[in-house]
Amino acid sequence: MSPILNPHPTKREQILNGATEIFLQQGYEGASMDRVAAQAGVSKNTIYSHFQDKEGLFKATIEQVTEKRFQIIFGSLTLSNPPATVLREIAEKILEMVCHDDEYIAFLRLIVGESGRFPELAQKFLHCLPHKVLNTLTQYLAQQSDLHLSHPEATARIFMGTLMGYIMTQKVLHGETIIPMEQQILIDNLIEIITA
Amino acid sequence: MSPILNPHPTKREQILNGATEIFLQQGYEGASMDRVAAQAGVSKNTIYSHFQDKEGLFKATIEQVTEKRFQIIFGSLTLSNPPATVLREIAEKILEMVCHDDEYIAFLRLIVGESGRFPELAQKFLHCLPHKVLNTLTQYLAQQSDLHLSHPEATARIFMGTLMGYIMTQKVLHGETIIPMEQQILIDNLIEIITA
DNA sequence: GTCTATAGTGCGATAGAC
DNA sequence: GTCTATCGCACTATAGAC
Repeated sequence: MSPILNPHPTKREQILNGATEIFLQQGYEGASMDRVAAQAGVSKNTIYSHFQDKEGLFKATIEQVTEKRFQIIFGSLTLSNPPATVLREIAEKILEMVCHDDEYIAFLRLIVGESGRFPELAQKFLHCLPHKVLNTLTQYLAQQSDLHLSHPEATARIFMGTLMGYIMTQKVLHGETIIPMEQQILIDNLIEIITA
Repeated sequence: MSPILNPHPTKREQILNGATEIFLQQGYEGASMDRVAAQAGVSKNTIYSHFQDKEGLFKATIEQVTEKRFQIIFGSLTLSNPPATVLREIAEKILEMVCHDDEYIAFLRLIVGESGRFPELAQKFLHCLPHKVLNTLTQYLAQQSDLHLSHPEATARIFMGTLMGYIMTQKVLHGETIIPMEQQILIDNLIEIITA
């Protein structure tokens, strides 16, 4: 029976929740189906009745996490304030969302680590998060004629790249003691450089 | 016997070369000692006589790759040119070095993917590459009084972060069709924004 | 060579829906 | 009663660390 038509969505979600936990902790190769079953509180048979194989479960799990968590970021932003305010709000929101969220950090490690084996998942992630953020940001920047940006799209990439680099080095790669940097100072400078 | 005092450096290198290939292709969990032995052209016994276990071999492999490839970047740069020239040279050199080098991309996936399990390796990488680049760049920027930078260190992070973000999205995460961006346009804008 | 772990399967039993 | 989802468990075959 197709998982999509499955009359027991609860079981499927239960499996995906357990799988999320295990995959984020152990990675794809490191996770065993027995552990997933135990974590989800279901039998292995049940897993295989909902998903074709380990790869299918992994893809479904990552897709679900990607969609669930990362589609709404700009919901509560007020894009009618002056650029410096809006940009600061966005930067702080993104860093806030990511930096204190170990599960998100683990998710980044997994997506990057498995991007060789599962390119489609990496692309799905890009589409659900960076692509949307970049689009919104580019549009907003293009409207701010005061800034005299010669290429709003490139500016948006600089903005996002700076945040992404910060998250990668400080959090994902454990760089806080090796290359320390105050978040506020970075954001201040980033905005100053863009709006100058 | 300590690997450092090992009287067979050639065998050791041979093993590390094979291990590099396999680990970069398959990841830590995905790589088997059999495959490493086959790739290196040695017996499994030989591996275990040079390295304590799989973890030890992995750490030695990654440390070697990190040190070998990433200590010299600024060797041939002329830091006495105007900032716009120097910065362009650095950006192009870094992107050149990384973007056409599948092994480097695979290395990034591995370092990030295993940074949860092996934090020390991630930190070693940070220390060997980003830390050194940031230091050199910060020093250089601090000397350019014409730029009136309020915080050269933060500016260096913006510079590096932009490049890192570009590499991550375009190459590592296969984003070239999803969020396309011309390398030259990004670099032009980055330099314009910093030197404006 | 040895021992353990793992992906995936087969089957009988159970419990609930109708 | 029948049907279906699930469980629990034994089982195979394979692979991998050492």
